[in-house]
Amino acid sequence: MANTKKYHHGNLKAALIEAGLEILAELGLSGLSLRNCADRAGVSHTAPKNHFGNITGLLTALAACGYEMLFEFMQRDLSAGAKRSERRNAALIGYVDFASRHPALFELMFSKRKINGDDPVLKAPIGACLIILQDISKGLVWDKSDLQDADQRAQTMLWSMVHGYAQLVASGTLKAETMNGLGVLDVLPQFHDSDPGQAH
Amino acid sequence: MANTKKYHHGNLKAALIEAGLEILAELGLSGLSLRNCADRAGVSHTAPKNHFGNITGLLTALAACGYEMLFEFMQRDLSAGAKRSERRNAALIGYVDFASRHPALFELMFSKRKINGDDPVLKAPIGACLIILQDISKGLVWDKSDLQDADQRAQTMLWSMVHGYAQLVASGTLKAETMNGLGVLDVLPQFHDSDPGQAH
DNA sequence: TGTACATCAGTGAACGCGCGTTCACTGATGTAC
DNA sequence: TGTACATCAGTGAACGCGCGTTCACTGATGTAC
Repeated sequence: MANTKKYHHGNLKAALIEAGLEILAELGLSGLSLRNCADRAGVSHTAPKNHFGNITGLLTALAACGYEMLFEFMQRDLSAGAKRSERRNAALIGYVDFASRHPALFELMFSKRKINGDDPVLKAPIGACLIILQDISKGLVWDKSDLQDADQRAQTMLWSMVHGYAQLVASGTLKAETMNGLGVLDVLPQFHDSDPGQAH
Repeated sequence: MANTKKYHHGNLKAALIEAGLEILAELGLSGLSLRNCADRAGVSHTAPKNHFGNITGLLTALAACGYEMLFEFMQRDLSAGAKRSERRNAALIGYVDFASRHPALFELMFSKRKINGDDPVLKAPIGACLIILQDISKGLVWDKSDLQDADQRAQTMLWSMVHGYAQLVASGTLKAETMNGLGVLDVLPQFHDSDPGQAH
């Protein structure tokens, strides 16, 4: 009987993360606590300790989940043989879309004081996102490509712009209705690819 | 006798804001409360109510103070007859410098859930900052200036980039030591001014 | 196949803490006359 | 200039709340033999 209340939950870790994501969406980052997370998952408020240790562990796991989602968002809507410029557009739009749909989670992911950046569960999904960033910054020809550190500068510029745009939208500072439908691609400087890049 | 503990503080409002700025710098946004703010100002923990009403009032006043500081940072180091491109560089560098030096205050200013955006004390300093943003975006010739909404797009692009760069630096995501000394001006796309703009 | 036992996962009471807010109050200030 | 009184600014005790964490515990599971 699936209805029977079992002493052992069976999949509590996943259920707690699911509950945490819901609370973030409904109450924001400051509304999330170990207690209401456990509450929503239907267990006593001390049960999460077995899986996450303390509140930092839970927040870190949620942030890791956020990076996994961000990775998925940046790879959406790509056909098999997509060129690098298509991958770039998809990634930038996905980044902004993720931040818009999950603003509190996005905030948590960059709240370095609340999470444990050394936790291995974070490294893999963050690394995956950085690989996408590197990919879409590669071979980018723009007006300063003849200067030193062109790759590093191009990457920082891309990231800064998409992150700033995403944060201004997610925080409600840039409002959709005043943007005349302009998206992140409309405010990008014009890029040219020296090498369109192979399909991935 | 200046040393005598007076029943009336005389300048408590300013003292509370000063205390709040110190706490933000030392403990971060989540470490700030009405009580420890009053504590640091040397008054009972109910005294702030007379000046700010509640915690939102205090945070809003602090954010307003932050925008005033941001305005000052963006106007630093400008000679009397500075051209628009000089004003632009100064403003962008000032924006990033402010966020780096006051990360928790910067965070608060864009935490729309914690402050009252309709409070008149916010509108003036925010408006002053937006005027600078408009000024430095004006007459900007870049590769998409022939499209519609060129002014709006240029402004959004400038703001997104400087804000994203500032936030990545302030949150510790972009670390100074890995940036090879590259600042915000080094990652900017190349702009050309159609009209250098009068001195202000 | 059965049994003993270690380990794991979740419970519920209790802890101390800091929080924002309320309340009745008191000391200080300002103003009308 | 003096007095009465209203208003303002700060006090201190008390409130209920939600928080993270601890503790001894118990039910369930898995494993060695």
